[in-house]
Amino acid sequence: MKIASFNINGIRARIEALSDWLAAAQPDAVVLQEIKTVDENFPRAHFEDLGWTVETHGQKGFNGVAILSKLPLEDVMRGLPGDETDEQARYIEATVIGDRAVRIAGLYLPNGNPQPGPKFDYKLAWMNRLQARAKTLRDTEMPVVMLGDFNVIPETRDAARPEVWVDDALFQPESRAALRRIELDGWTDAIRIRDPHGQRGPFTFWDFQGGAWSKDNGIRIDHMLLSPQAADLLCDAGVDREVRAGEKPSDHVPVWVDLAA
DNA sequence: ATGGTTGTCGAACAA
Repeated sequence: MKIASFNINGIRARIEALSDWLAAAQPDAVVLQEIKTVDENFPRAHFEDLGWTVETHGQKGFNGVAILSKLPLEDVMRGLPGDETDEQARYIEATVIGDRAVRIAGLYLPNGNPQPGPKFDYKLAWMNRLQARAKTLRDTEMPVVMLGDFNVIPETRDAARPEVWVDDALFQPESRAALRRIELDGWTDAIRIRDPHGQRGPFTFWDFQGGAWSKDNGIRIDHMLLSPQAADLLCDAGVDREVRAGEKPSDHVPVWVDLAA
């Protein structure tokens, strides 16, 4: 079962780019972030006509997540538990029925800039809620993949120019520690585990500004965390870097895992 | 040089 994540940065501007990548990469299920639309305006029929089951959790103008799947989905859950007052659409879960049932959690973690400030406080509080949800999912002992745009640069080697990120919410010690705490509860970074001693990236985001892509001034912020039972099924994982060079690209590229499931 | 780019939406805001 191939499961992918793609921060699409506006679904309606990216219908062609997403369709092309889906045809080439052939994932079984994909979580999308920053669809930037309400559910009613998601191009649902376009993707259903291509054979995808579509589940959305949208929001006007900003944020918004979705799942596309070629396999049956069960038990779809929208919103991250832990704060009834949180109205931002950043989280969606479902069970994908392949040879095995795999729970997937698609997430768009708050950016948190500028820091310090209320947006950074919201980011850290959201990460605490994510840790609580992650423990609940881990304790089901199902294979679970939590994946998406985490908006956290885990380590110095995950940025081409770490020095320019030192004041950014994505690289604050508090952000990095919060991600590390989640991982230490039993989650495996699917990209890192494939190359534990890699010295650079692989990057998943290059800013639209300043010619970041042409300079390969990237960061690794799109992650896939595997529960122990999912890690046991890991066959392969990767970053589809070449997508960033395509027509009207998102600023992020897809990441994916292949599980024996 | 206090800049640069993109999407949504239709004036700013978020990233």
